[in-house]
Amino acid sequence: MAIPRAAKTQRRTRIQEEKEEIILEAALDVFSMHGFKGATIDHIAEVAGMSKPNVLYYFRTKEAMHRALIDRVLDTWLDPLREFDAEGNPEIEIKSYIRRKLEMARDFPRESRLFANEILRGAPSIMEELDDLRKLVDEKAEVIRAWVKTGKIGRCDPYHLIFSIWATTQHYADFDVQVRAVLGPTRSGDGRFEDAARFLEQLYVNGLQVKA
Amino acid sequence: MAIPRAAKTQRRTRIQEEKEEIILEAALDVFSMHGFKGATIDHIAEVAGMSKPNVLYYFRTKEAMHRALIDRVLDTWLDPLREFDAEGNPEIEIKSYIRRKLEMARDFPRESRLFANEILRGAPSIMEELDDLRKLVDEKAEVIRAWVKTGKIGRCDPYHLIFSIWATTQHYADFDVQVRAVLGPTRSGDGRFEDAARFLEQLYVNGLQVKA
DNA sequence: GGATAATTTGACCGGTTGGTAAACATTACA
DNA sequence: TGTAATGTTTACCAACCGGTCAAATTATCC
Repeated sequence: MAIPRAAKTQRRTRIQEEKEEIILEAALDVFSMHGFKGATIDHIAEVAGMSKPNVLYYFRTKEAMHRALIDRVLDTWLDPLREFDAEGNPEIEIKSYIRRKLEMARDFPRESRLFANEILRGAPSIMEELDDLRKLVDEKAEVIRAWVKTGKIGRCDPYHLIFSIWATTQHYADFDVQVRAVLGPTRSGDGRFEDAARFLEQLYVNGLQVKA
Repeated sequence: MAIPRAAKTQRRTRIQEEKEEIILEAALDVFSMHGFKGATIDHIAEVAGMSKPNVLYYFRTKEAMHRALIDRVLDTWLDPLREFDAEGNPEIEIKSYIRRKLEMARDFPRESRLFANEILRGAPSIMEELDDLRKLVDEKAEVIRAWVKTGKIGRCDPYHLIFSIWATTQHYADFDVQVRAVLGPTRSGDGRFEDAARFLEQLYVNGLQVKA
Protein backbone atom coordinates (compact mmCIF):
# COMPACT_ATOMS: atom_id res chain seq x y z
CA MET A 1 0.00 0.00 0.00
CA ALA A 2 1.27 3.42 -0.91
CA ILE A 3 1.25 5.87 1.94
CA PRO A 4 1.84 9.52 1.16
CA ARG A 5 5.21 10.83 2.23
CA ALA A 6 4.03 13.29 4.83
CA ALA A 7 2.12 10.67 6.79
CA LYS A 8 4.87 8.20 7.39
CA THR A 9 8.07 8.14 9.36
CA GLN A 10 10.74 10.76 8.82
CA ARG A 11 12.85 8.34 6.80
CA ARG A 12 13.20 9.37 3.20
CA THR A 13 14.40 7.02 0.56
CA ARG A 14 16.93 7.81 -2.13
CA ILE A 15 14.18 7.91 -4.73
CA GLN A 16 12.19 10.39 -2.67
CA GLU A 17 15.12 12.75 -2.41
CA GLU A 18 15.77 12.59 -6.12
CA LYS A 19 12.21 12.83 -7.35
CA GLU A 20 11.23 15.62 -5.01
CA GLU A 21 14.20 17.57 -6.26
CA ILE A 22 13.25 17.01 -9.88
CA ILE A 23 9.67 18.02 -9.20
CA LEU A 24 10.60 21.19 -7.34
CA GLU A 25 12.97 22.14 -10.11
CA ALA A 26 10.19 21.73 -12.65
CA ALA A 27 7.67 23.46 -10.41
CA LEU A 28 9.99 26.43 -10.03
CA ASP A 29 10.13 26.72 -13.80
CA VAL A 30 6.38 26.66 -14.17
CA PHE A 31 5.30 28.66 -11.12
CA SER A 32 7.81 31.45 -11.72
CA MET A 33 6.68 31.82 -15.30
CA HIS A 34 2.92 31.39 -15.00
CA GLY A 35 2.08 32.26 -11.41
CA PHE A 36 0.23 29.98 -9.02
CA LYS A 37 -3.07 29.84 -10.86
CA GLY A 38 -1.49 29.76 -14.28
CA ALA A 39 0.66 26.77 -13.39
CA THR A 40 -0.90 23.36 -13.92
CA ILE A 41 0.17 20.10 -12.37
CA ASP A 42 0.09 18.55 -15.81
CA HIS A 43 2.59 21.10 -17.02
CA ILE A 44 4.86 20.61 -14.03
CA ALA A 45 4.66 16.86 -14.51
CA GLU A 46 5.58 17.19 -18.15
CA VAL A 47 8.61 19.36 -17.38
CA ALA A 48 9.61 16.93 -14.64
CA GLY A 49 9.24 14.04 -17.05
CA MET A 50 6.71 12.09 -15.06
CA SER A 51 2.98 11.52 -14.85
CA LYS A 52 0.63 13.81 -12.94
CA PRO A 53 -0.38 11.21 -10.34
CA ASN A 54 3.27 10.47 -9.81
CA VAL A 55 3.92 14.12 -9.03
CA LEU A 56 0.97 14.06 -6.66
CA TYR A 57 2.46 11.04 -4.96
CA TYR A 58 5.31 13.21 -3.72
CA PHE A 59 3.38 16.42 -3.16
CA ARG A 60 -0.19 15.83 -2.27
CA THR A 61 -1.44 19.16 -3.57
CA LYS A 62 -0.34 21.94 -5.88
CA GLU A 63 -0.36 24.16 -2.84
CA ALA A 64 2.16 21.88 -1.11
CA MET A 65 4.56 22.18 -4.03
CA HIS A 66 4.26 25.93 -4.01
CA ARG A 67 4.68 26.04 -0.28
CA ALA A 68 7.86 23.96 -0.41
CA LEU A 69 9.32 26.26 -3.03
CA ILE A 70 8.44 29.44 -1.18
CA ASP A 71 9.92 28.13 2.05
CA ARG A 72 13.14 27.18 0.34
CA VAL A 73 13.44 30.49 -1.49
CA LEU A 74 12.70 32.64 1.52
CA ASP A 75 15.33 30.79 3.46
CA THR A 76 18.15 31.68 1.11
CA TRP A 77 16.75 34.93 -0.16
CA LEU A 78 17.72 36.97 2.84
CA ASP A 79 21.20 35.58 3.28
CA PRO A 80 22.88 38.61 1.68
CA LEU A 81 21.09 40.93 4.06
CA ARG A 82 22.05 38.79 7.07
CA GLU A 83 25.70 39.19 6.15
CA PHE A 84 25.37 42.93 6.39
CA ASP A 85 27.96 43.69 9.06
CA ALA A 86 27.83 46.60 11.46
CA GLU A 87 31.58 46.47 12.07
CA GLY A 88 32.50 46.68 8.41
CA ASN A 89 33.22 49.70 6.29
CA PRO A 90 29.86 51.08 5.13
CA GLU A 91 31.04 51.67 1.59
CA ILE A 92 32.39 48.14 1.29
CA GLU A 93 29.34 46.62 2.95
CA ILE A 94 26.87 48.39 0.70
CA LYS A 95 28.86 47.68 -2.42
CA SER A 96 29.12 43.99 -1.65
CA TYR A 97 25.45 43.82 -0.72
CA ILE A 98 24.59 45.21 -4.12
CA ARG A 99 26.97 42.72 -5.74
CA ARG A 100 25.46 39.78 -3.96
CA LYS A 101 21.91 40.82 -4.74
CA LEU A 102 22.79 41.32 -8.40
CA GLU A 103 24.43 37.92 -8.51
CA MET A 104 21.26 36.38 -7.13
CA ALA A 105 19.20 38.18 -9.75
CA ARG A 106 21.53 36.81 -12.40
CA ASP A 107 21.85 33.27 -11.08
CA PHE A 108 18.40 32.72 -9.59
CA PRO A 109 15.94 34.73 -11.65
CA ARG A 110 13.19 32.14 -11.29
CA GLU A 111 13.38 32.33 -7.53
CA SER A 112 13.13 36.09 -7.72
CA ARG A 113 10.10 35.92 -9.97
CA LEU A 114 8.43 33.33 -7.78
CA PHE A 115 8.78 35.70 -4.87
CA ALA A 116 7.63 38.69 -6.90
CA ASN A 117 4.57 36.78 -8.02
CA GLU A 118 3.74 36.02 -4.43
CA ILE A 119 4.08 39.62 -3.27
CA LEU A 120 2.13 40.91 -6.26
CA ARG A 121 -0.78 38.71 -5.27
CA GLY A 122 -0.75 40.23 -1.82
CA ALA A 123 1.49 37.62 -0.21
CA PRO A 124 -1.43 35.36 0.75
CA SER A 125 0.75 32.54 2.04
CA ILE A 126 3.73 34.24 3.63
CA MET A 127 2.31 36.68 6.11
CA GLU A 128 4.17 35.18 9.08
CA GLU A 129 7.41 35.11 7.16
CA LEU A 130 7.02 38.80 6.39
CA ASP A 131 7.09 39.36 10.10
CA ASP A 132 10.50 37.71 10.38
CA LEU A 133 11.58 39.88 7.50
CA ARG A 134 10.51 42.97 9.37
CA LYS A 135 12.61 42.01 12.37
CA LEU A 136 15.68 41.44 10.24
CA VAL A 137 15.25 44.71 8.41
CA ASP A 138 14.69 46.59 11.67
CA GLU A 139 17.95 45.18 12.92
CA LYS A 140 19.88 46.18 9.81
CA ALA A 141 18.21 49.58 9.69
CA GLU A 142 19.68 50.15 13.12
CA VAL A 143 23.12 49.38 11.75
CA ILE A 144 22.67 51.90 8.98
CA ARG A 145 21.32 54.47 11.39
CA ALA A 146 24.45 54.03 13.49
CA TRP A 147 26.58 54.68 10.43
CA VAL A 148 24.67 57.88 9.84
CA LYS A 149 25.03 58.97 13.45
CA THR A 150 28.77 58.43 13.46
CA GLY A 151 29.07 60.35 10.21
CA LYS A 152 30.25 57.39 8.17
CA ILE A 153 27.55 57.93 5.56
CA GLY A 154 25.26 60.82 4.77
CA ARG A 155 21.94 61.29 6.49
CA CYS A 156 19.28 59.05 4.95
CA ASP A 157 16.28 56.87 5.72
CA PRO A 158 17.65 53.35 6.25
CA TYR A 159 14.42 51.59 5.29
CA HIS A 160 14.10 53.32 1.95
CA LEU A 161 17.77 52.71 1.35
CA ILE A 162 17.19 48.98 1.73
CA PHE A 163 14.04 49.09 -0.39
CA SER A 164 15.88 50.85 -3.18
CA ILE A 165 18.63 48.25 -3.23
CA TRP A 166 16.09 45.44 -3.33
CA ALA A 167 14.20 47.16 -6.12
CA THR A 168 17.15 48.02 -8.33
CA THR A 169 18.76 44.61 -8.11
CA GLN A 170 15.70 42.39 -8.34
CA HIS A 171 14.55 44.47 -11.28
CA TYR A 172 17.08 42.66 -13.47
CA ALA A 173 15.45 39.32 -12.68
CA ASP A 174 11.77 40.27 -12.48
CA PHE A 175 11.74 42.65 -15.44
CA ASP A 176 14.31 40.78 -17.46
CA VAL A 177 12.17 40.79 -20.61
CA GLN A 178 11.79 44.54 -20.46
CA VAL A 179 15.47 45.12 -19.73
CA ARG A 180 16.44 42.98 -22.70
CA ALA A 181 13.92 44.67 -24.96
CA VAL A 182 15.24 48.12 -24.06
CA LEU A 183 18.91 47.26 -24.24
CA GLY A 184 18.40 45.52 -27.56
CA PRO A 185 19.97 42.25 -28.65
CA THR A 186 23.51 43.61 -28.83
CA ARG A 187 23.65 44.92 -25.27
CA SER A 188 21.66 42.13 -23.66
CA GLY A 189 24.63 39.84 -23.15
CA ASP A 190 25.88 38.87 -19.74
CA GLY A 191 27.65 42.20 -19.58
CA ARG A 192 24.48 43.95 -18.48
CA PHE A 193 24.97 42.71 -14.94
CA GLU A 194 28.47 44.14 -14.85
CA ASP A 195 27.19 47.44 -16.21
CA ALA A 196 24.40 47.47 -13.66
CA ALA A 197 26.82 46.72 -10.84
CA ARG A 198 29.11 49.55 -11.91
CA PHE A 199 26.25 52.02 -12.19
CA LEU A 200 24.63 51.08 -8.89
CA GLU A 201 27.86 51.04 -6.93
CA GLN A 202 28.69 54.49 -8.19
CA LEU A 203 25.19 55.75 -7.48
CA TYR A 204 25.17 54.51 -3.91
CA VAL A 205 28.73 55.33 -3.01
CA ASN A 206 28.40 58.89 -4.23
CA GLY A 207 24.79 59.23 -3.20
CA LEU A 208 25.42 58.26 0.38
CA GLN A 209 28.53 60.33 0.97
CA VAL A 210 28.43 62.86 3.77
CA LYS A 211 27.60 66.22 2.27
CA ALA A 212 30.46 68.67 2.44
CA MET B 1 -31.10 41.08 -32.41
CA ALA B 2 -28.07 41.82 -30.34
CA ILE B 3 -24.92 42.44 -32.30
CA PRO B 4 -21.63 42.57 -30.45
CA ARG B 5 -20.11 45.98 -30.13
CA ALA B 6 -17.03 45.44 -32.24
CA ALA B 7 -19.00 44.28 -35.25
CA LYS B 8 -21.25 47.25 -35.72
CA THR B 9 -20.81 50.88 -36.61
CA GLN B 10 -18.54 53.14 -34.59
CA ARG B 11 -21.52 54.63 -32.76
CA ARG B 12 -21.42 53.90 -29.06
CA THR B 13 -24.38 54.44 -26.85
CA ARG B 14 -24.32 56.07 -23.46
CA ILE B 15 -24.86 52.69 -21.81
CA GLN B 16 -21.92 51.22 -23.68
CA GLU B 17 -19.60 53.93 -22.47
CA GLU B 18 -20.73 53.53 -18.91
CA LYS B 19 -20.76 49.76 -18.74
CA GLU B 20 -17.43 49.32 -20.47
CA GLU B 21 -15.93 51.69 -17.96
CA ILE B 22 -17.42 49.78 -15.04
CA ILE B 23 -16.19 46.49 -16.46
CA LEU B 24 -12.66 47.73 -17.07
CA GLU B 25 -12.53 49.14 -13.58
CA ALA B 26 -13.54 45.78 -12.15
CA ALA B 27 -11.22 43.92 -14.49
CA LEU B 28 -8.31 46.07 -13.38
CA ASP B 29 -9.05 45.11 -9.80
CA VAL B 30 -9.12 41.44 -10.58
CA PHE B 31 -6.36 41.15 -13.17
CA SER B 32 -3.89 43.21 -11.16
CA MET B 33 -4.48 41.07 -8.09
CA HIS B 34 -4.71 37.60 -9.58
CA GLY B 35 -2.92 37.78 -12.91
CA PHE B 36 -4.44 36.84 -16.25
CA LYS B 37 -4.96 33.15 -15.54
CA GLY B 38 -6.01 33.70 -11.95
CA ALA B 39 -8.69 36.17 -12.93
CA THR B 40 -12.09 34.72 -13.81
CA ILE B 41 -14.84 36.37 -15.79
CA ASP B 42 -17.24 35.40 -13.04
CA HIS B 43 -15.16 37.29 -10.53
CA ILE B 44 -14.90 40.35 -12.73
CA ALA B 45 -18.64 40.25 -13.34
CA GLU B 46 -19.28 40.04 -9.62
CA VAL B 47 -17.07 43.03 -8.89
CA ALA B 48 -18.70 44.92 -11.73
CA GLY B 49 -22.13 44.05 -10.37
CA MET B 50 -23.43 42.32 -13.46
CA SER B 51 -23.82 38.83 -14.89
CA LYS B 52 -21.10 37.02 -16.76
CA PRO B 53 -22.90 36.97 -20.13
CA ASN B 54 -23.49 40.67 -19.73
CA VAL B 55 -19.78 41.28 -19.31
CA LEU B 56 -19.15 39.15 -22.37
CA TYR B 57 -21.65 41.25 -24.27
CA TYR B 58 -19.29 44.21 -24.01
CA PHE B 59 -16.00 42.34 -24.27
CA ARG B 60 -16.25 39.21 -26.30
CA THR B 61 -13.36 37.46 -24.60
CA LYS B 62 -11.36 37.68 -21.43
CA GLU B 63 -8.38 38.39 -23.64
CA ALA B 64 -10.16 41.44 -25.08
CA MET B 65 -10.69 42.87 -21.61
CA HIS B 66 -7.07 42.35 -20.73
CA ARG B 67 -5.96 43.82 -24.02
CA ALA B 68 -8.07 46.95 -23.50
CA LEU B 69 -6.56 47.44 -20.06
CA ILE B 70 -2.99 46.91 -21.19
CA ASP B 71 -3.41 49.33 -24.08
CA ARG B 72 -4.83 51.98 -21.82
CA VAL B 73 -2.13 51.53 -19.20
CA LEU B 74 0.76 51.52 -21.63
CA ASP B 75 -0.52 54.70 -23.16
CA THR B 76 -0.32 56.70 -19.96
CA TRP B 77 2.48 54.79 -18.33
CA LEU B 78 5.27 56.41 -20.26
CA ASP B 79 4.01 59.97 -20.07
CA PRO B 80 6.45 60.94 -17.32
CA LEU B 81 9.37 59.74 -19.40
CA ARG B 82 8.14 61.61 -22.46
CA GLU B 83 8.19 64.84 -20.48
CA PHE B 84 11.87 64.35 -19.80
CA ASP B 85 13.28 67.51 -21.32
CA ALA B 86 16.75 67.87 -22.79
CA GLU B 87 16.73 71.63 -22.34
CA GLY B 88 15.89 71.52 -18.65
CA ASN B 89 18.22 71.43 -15.69
CA PRO B 90 19.26 67.79 -15.17
CA GLU B 91 18.84 67.93 -11.42
CA ILE B 92 15.34 69.38 -11.74
CA GLU B 93 14.39 66.99 -14.52
CA ILE B 94 15.50 63.89 -12.67
CA LYS B 95 13.91 64.99 -9.43
CA SER B 96 10.58 65.70 -11.06
CA TYR B 97 10.74 62.43 -12.99
CA ILE B 98 11.16 60.59 -9.72
CA ARG B 99 8.27 62.58 -8.24
CA ARG B 100 5.96 61.81 -11.10
CA LYS B 101 6.80 58.12 -11.09
CA LEU B 102 6.25 57.95 -7.34
CA GLU B 103 2.92 59.69 -7.70
CA MET B 104 1.88 57.12 -10.27
CA ALA B 105 2.92 54.31 -7.94
CA ARG B 106 0.83 55.93 -5.22
CA ASP B 107 -2.22 56.81 -7.30
CA PHE B 108 -2.28 53.91 -9.77
CA PRO B 109 -0.87 50.88 -8.02
CA ARG B 110 -3.21 48.48 -9.80
CA GLU B 111 -2.02 49.68 -13.18
CA SER B 112 1.56 49.16 -12.06
CA ARG B 113 0.82 45.65 -10.89
CA LEU B 114 -1.03 44.80 -14.08
CA PHE B 115 2.04 45.80 -16.02
CA ALA B 116 4.37 43.96 -13.66
CA ASN B 117 2.28 40.81 -14.01
CA GLU B 118 2.57 41.06 -17.75
CA ILE B 119 6.33 41.49 -17.75
CA LEU B 120 6.80 38.72 -15.19
CA ARG B 121 5.06 36.30 -17.50
CA GLY B 122 7.42 37.21 -20.30
CA ALA B 123 5.30 39.98 -21.81
CA PRO B 124 3.41 37.60 -24.12
CA SER B 125 1.04 40.22 -25.46
CA ILE B 126 3.07 43.39 -25.63
CA MET B 127 6.11 42.56 -27.65
CA GLU B 128 5.48 45.23 -30.28
CA GLU B 129 4.85 47.84 -27.62
CA LEU B 130 8.18 47.00 -26.04
CA ASP B 131 9.75 48.04 -29.29
CA ASP B 132 8.19 51.49 -29.03
CA LEU B 133 9.47 51.61 -25.50
CA ARG B 134 12.98 50.89 -26.69
CA LYS B 135 12.86 53.78 -29.12
CA LEU B 136 11.66 56.18 -26.45
CA VAL B 137 14.32 55.06 -24.00
CA ASP B 138 17.03 55.30 -26.65
CA GLU B 139 15.96 58.87 -27.27
CA LYS B 140 16.03 59.80 -23.59
CA ALA B 141 19.29 57.95 -23.04
CA GLU B 142 20.76 60.26 -25.63
CA VAL B 143 19.58 63.24 -23.61
CA ILE B 144 21.25 61.89 -20.51
CA ARG B 145 24.41 61.10 -22.40
CA ALA B 146 24.50 64.70 -23.57
CA TRP B 147 24.24 65.88 -19.99
CA VAL B 148 27.18 63.68 -19.11
CA LYS B 149 29.25 64.93 -22.06
CA THR B 150 28.65 68.58 -21.16
CA GLY B 151 29.59 67.86 -17.56
CA LYS B 152 26.16 68.61 -16.15
CA ILE B 153 26.02 65.28 -14.35
CA GLY B 154 28.61 62.68 -13.48
CA ARG B 155 29.59 59.94 -15.86
CA CYS B 156 27.05 57.11 -15.79
CA ASP B 157 25.22 54.56 -17.92
CA PRO B 158 21.98 56.24 -19.00
CA TYR B 159 20.07 52.98 -19.48
CA HIS B 160 20.79 51.66 -16.03
CA LEU B 161 19.98 55.07 -14.62
CA ILE B 162 16.53 54.85 -16.14
CA PHE B 163 16.10 51.23 -15.05
CA SER B 164 16.98 52.15 -11.49
CA ILE B 165 14.41 54.94 -11.38
CA TRP B 166 11.74 52.64 -12.76
CA ALA B 167 12.65 49.97 -10.25
CA THR B 168 12.80 52.13 -7.16
CA THR B 169 9.56 53.96 -7.84
CA GLN B 170 7.42 51.08 -9.09
CA HIS B 171 8.61 49.05 -6.12
CA TYR B 172 6.22 51.01 -3.91
CA ALA B 173 3.27 49.86 -5.99
CA ASP B 174 4.31 46.33 -6.93
CA PHE B 175 5.76 45.33 -3.56
CA ASP B 176 3.36 47.38 -1.50
CA VAL B 177 2.53 44.48 0.79
CA GLN B 178 6.17 43.91 1.58
CA VAL B 179 6.86 47.60 2.08
CA ARG B 180 3.97 47.87 4.51
CA ALA B 181 5.01 44.74 6.36
CA VAL B 182 8.55 46.02 6.82
CA LEU B 183 7.62 49.56 7.78
CA GLY B 184 5.02 48.29 10.24
CA PRO B 185 1.57 49.71 10.77
CA THR B 186 2.76 52.97 12.28
CA ARG B 187 5.00 53.99 9.39
CA SER B 188 2.80 52.67 6.59
CA GLY B 189 0.69 55.80 6.34
CA ASP B 190 0.69 57.99 3.28
CA GLY B 191 3.92 59.51 4.57
CA ARG B 192 5.94 56.65 3.14
CA PHE B 193 5.73 58.17 -0.32
CA GLU B 194 7.07 61.47 0.95
CA ASP B 195 9.88 59.67 2.74
CA ALA B 196 10.66 57.68 -0.37
CA ALA B 197 10.70 60.82 -2.49
CA ARG B 198 13.08 62.53 -0.10
CA PHE B 199 15.41 59.58 0.02
CA LEU B 200 15.47 58.98 -3.72
CA GLU B 201 15.91 62.62 -4.65
CA GLN B 202 18.85 62.85 -2.32
CA LEU B 203 20.32 59.60 -3.60
CA TYR B 204 20.14 60.63 -7.23
CA VAL B 205 21.11 64.27 -6.84
CA ASN B 206 24.20 63.36 -4.84
CA GLY B 207 24.86 60.16 -6.71
CA LEU B 208 24.92 61.81 -10.10
CA GLN B 209 27.00 64.84 -9.21
CA VAL B 210 30.21 65.33 -11.13
CA LYS B 211 33.02 63.94 -9.05
CA ALA B 212 35.38 66.57 -7.74
C1' DG C 1 -47.68 53.92 -28.14
C1' DG C 2 -45.57 50.73 -30.99
C1' DA C 3 -41.72 49.00 -33.66
C1' DT C 4 -37.07 48.29 -33.54
C1' DA C 5 -32.65 47.99 -31.67
C1' DA C 6 -29.95 47.42 -27.52
C1' DT C 7 -29.27 45.16 -23.23
C1' DT C 8 -29.64 41.48 -19.73
C1' DT C 9 -30.11 36.93 -17.97
C1' DG C 10 -30.61 31.81 -16.97
C1' DA C 11 -29.54 27.60 -18.81
C1' DC C 12 -26.22 25.22 -20.83
C1' DC C 13 -21.81 23.14 -23.21
C1' DG C 14 -17.23 21.37 -23.87
C1' DG C 15 -12.65 21.54 -22.36
C1' DT C 16 -9.50 21.93 -18.58
C1' DT C 17 -7.80 20.99 -14.11
C1' DG C 18 -6.91 19.46 -9.31
C1' DG C 19 -7.20 15.40 -7.27
C1' DT C 20 -8.57 10.14 -6.42
C1' DA C 21 -8.85 4.95 -6.81
C1' DA C 22 -6.98 0.99 -7.67
C1' DA C 23 -4.28 -2.01 -10.32
C1' DC C 24 0.42 -2.77 -11.60
C1' DA C 25 5.58 -2.53 -11.21
C1' DT C 26 9.70 -2.03 -8.75
C1' DT C 27 12.74 -1.76 -4.90
C1' DA C 28 14.49 -2.89 -0.31
C1' DC C 29 15.47 -6.20 2.74
C1' DA C 30 14.99 -10.58 5.59
C1' DT D 1 14.28 -15.59 -3.24
C1' DG D 2 10.07 -14.12 -1.26
C1' DT D 3 7.45 -10.49 0.40
C1' DA D 4 6.19 -6.24 2.16
C1' DA D 5 6.88 -1.47 1.31
C1' DT D 6 7.54 1.81 -2.11
C1' DG D 7 6.81 3.77 -6.54
C1' DT D 8 4.17 4.36 -11.10
C1' DT D 9 0.40 4.40 -14.24
C1' DT D 10 -4.28 4.18 -16.40
C1' DA D 11 -8.73 5.49 -15.95
C1' DC D 12 -11.63 8.45 -13.98
C1' DC D 13 -14.43 12.21 -11.45
C1' DA D 14 -16.32 16.54 -9.94
C1' DA D 15 -15.65 21.34 -9.95
C1' DC D 16 -14.50 25.17 -12.50
C1' DC D 17 -14.26 28.16 -16.33
C1' DG D 18 -14.54 30.51 -20.86
C1' DG D 19 -17.88 31.12 -23.89
C1' DT D 20 -22.71 30.41 -26.46
C1' DC D 21 -27.71 30.77 -27.16
C1' DA D 22 -32.17 31.96 -27.09
C1' DA D 23 -35.49 34.08 -24.63
C1' DA D 24 -36.80 38.04 -21.86
C1' DT D 25 -36.39 42.83 -20.65
C1' DT D 26 -35.39 47.60 -21.38
C1' DA D 27 -34.12 51.75 -23.94
C1' DT D 28 -34.67 54.55 -28.28
C1' DC D 29 -36.97 56.86 -31.68
C1' DC D 30 -40.78 57.71 -34.95
